[in-house]
Amino acid sequence: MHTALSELEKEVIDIFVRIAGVLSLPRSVGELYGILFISPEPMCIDDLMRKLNISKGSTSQGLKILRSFGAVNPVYVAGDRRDFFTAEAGLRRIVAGFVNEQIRPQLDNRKDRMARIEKLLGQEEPGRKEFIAERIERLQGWQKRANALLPFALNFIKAE
Amino acid sequence: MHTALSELEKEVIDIFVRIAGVLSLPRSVGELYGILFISPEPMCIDDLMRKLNISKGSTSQGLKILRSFGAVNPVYVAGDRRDFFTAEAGLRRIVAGFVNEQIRPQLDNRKDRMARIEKLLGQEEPGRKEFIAERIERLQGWQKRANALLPFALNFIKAE
DNA sequence: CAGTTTGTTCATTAAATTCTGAACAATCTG
DNA sequence: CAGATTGTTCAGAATTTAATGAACAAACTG
Repeated sequence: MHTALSELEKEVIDIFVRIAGVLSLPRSVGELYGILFISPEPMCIDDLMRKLNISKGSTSQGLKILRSFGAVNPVYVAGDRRDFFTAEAGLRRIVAGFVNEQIRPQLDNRKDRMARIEKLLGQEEPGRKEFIAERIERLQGWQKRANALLPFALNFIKAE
Repeated sequence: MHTALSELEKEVIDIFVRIAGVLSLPRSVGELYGILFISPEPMCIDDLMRKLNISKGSTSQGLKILRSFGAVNPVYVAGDRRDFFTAEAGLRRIVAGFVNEQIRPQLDNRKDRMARIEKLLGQEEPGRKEFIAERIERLQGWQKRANALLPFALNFIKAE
């Protein structure tokens, strides 16, 4: 079957496909969220594959990703055994979920890395050491500022 | 030749390779900026290819990208005909350049797209129209907020 | 100006990413 | 419980993206 997408649906999906690109998420994840976002009714895997013309694997995998940061909500549909979903439309919630799942894990890494770099700096030969120390300090400054920006940006998205 | 990278150099480059990934820039761009960032001396294409063990094409192309948003500064080296570069270490300047080159151009697109979507909304059948209108309004709200955040974030990076 | 040196471009190759679909496991149904 | 339905997983295919290196153009050199 091929319940073709309307022009409007295509436009909206296109927006979310681009956003997915920026966030380094697969195209199909953008498509899935996009179609759910403008669909008044909850949709199940079957609906989604047919509507978007993507495979069952992509659909299942894509929904898994969307669920992982709360971009999609499971919905009970009476008399149907299948799982239905709607798009979570609260930006705050999605962003929080995304940050916690995809961003936060990497921040720990960075601290370790920085510690290791500082240690290596000690072994550097005198000539270069001075310059390199300055650069590493600078890098730490950037990191600190980025870390400070994050909660602020989150707070910025306070409205629903 | 293979003037192997030191442990410290590898660690620092690794940081910038990750950053490149987040920004959807090629790995080699991160490598190039990373080695320049940690090198006291300006470097030319030849130095860079040897040090990073990447091709001349990648090096030239990568420097072109870095120059395009001012992440790299050309430096005159007496008695050498080749082009030398150092890393621009002012975060403010790099971010401003990046935003202007890679972000701003896309913002115009979005406006057009939104206009088109609003137009398509008019043709929607009464039942769905109400819901979809709400969603599109929401989308516009997000967009507006993102646009407001941008200059604020830029200002946040005011120190050198 | 003939011969180098240097940087860029771009068609091809290589690598990384995403999608597919069949096999499977889990759950329901009569 | 036999059969059907539903969702997940993952090896392989398809697609996308980045790297390579040879051909080229531009600028220098003697």
